[in-house]
Amino acid sequence: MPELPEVETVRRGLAPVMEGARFSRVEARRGDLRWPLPKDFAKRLEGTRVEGIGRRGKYLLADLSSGDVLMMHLGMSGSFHIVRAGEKESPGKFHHERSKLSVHDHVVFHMSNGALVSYNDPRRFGFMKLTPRSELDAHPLMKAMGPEPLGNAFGAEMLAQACAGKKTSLKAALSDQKIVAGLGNIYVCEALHRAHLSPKRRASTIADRSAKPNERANVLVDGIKAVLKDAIEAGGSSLRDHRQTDGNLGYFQHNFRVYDRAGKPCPTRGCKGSIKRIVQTGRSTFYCPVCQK
DNA sequence: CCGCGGGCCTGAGAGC
DNA sequence: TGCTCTCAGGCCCGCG
Repeated sequence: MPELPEVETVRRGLAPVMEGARFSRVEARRGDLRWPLPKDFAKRLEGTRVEGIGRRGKYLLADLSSGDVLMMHLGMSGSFHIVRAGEKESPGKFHHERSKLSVHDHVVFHMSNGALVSYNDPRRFGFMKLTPRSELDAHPLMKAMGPEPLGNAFGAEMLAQACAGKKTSLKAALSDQKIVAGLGNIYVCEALHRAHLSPKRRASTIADRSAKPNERANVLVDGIKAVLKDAIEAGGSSLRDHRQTDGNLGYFQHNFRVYDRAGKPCPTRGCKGSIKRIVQTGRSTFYCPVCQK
């Protein structure tokens, strides 16, 4: 499922029911995620309060009163589901047909405010880990991660710098979490189309200053920020399994300009091209060969 | 160090 | 209906 907009949508769903509440009981029903849940997983959570739920790239980070951070990654198919809202939430809001526990749920959080939150991950590429907050920045999974694309630290200058000397394609570079955090296959394709840049272009050429300084990098940064903002506003994209935590579908998939649209006309104004599918580093890429240079 | 390809998993959908 | 095949939004690891 999830790239930055989907993870952010999940964060926004979980925050109101989990922040300020304690874990009264944690069921580690199935430990078989990408990395097995530690044996003391439930014990380390129970009794602690969730101070806040943040996000870094595609990771959800729950700050706990114990001093630990609960790191959660949804892999390809992980999803959170608010089975029952806490006392402060309006009844009925979560009375969706999916509002029940499944035997396949990996983890179930029982919160002190009455909320019930489940995590389910069919493909098991996701995981949860606990780490002391003081060690978070130095954690191997966080340490090398690039800047948040919607933050001020992400701009044309740094992107050009990060891509300098890269022989790989622009598509592969933008998919690299070390260069910028949170983009995946869909939003890389969409951002490149918005920027009219070819996914096949060598990443290093983004720093080409032959025209205006950082012109390409500027346009690309704008494309990335714009598509992420639009997608977050739409509640993410629901292709297969991503739903919002209340069971509702995101609807950004209706606004895809290129992703999974092979053969369809290019939506760029005045462009007569049609969308093409190619494979780069083993993944599908969708782009318009006419207006993306 | 870099870039690529394989592998990890299950489930949905297409085609026969 | 049922089988087989392909593909999927992520990321780690080993190889050259």
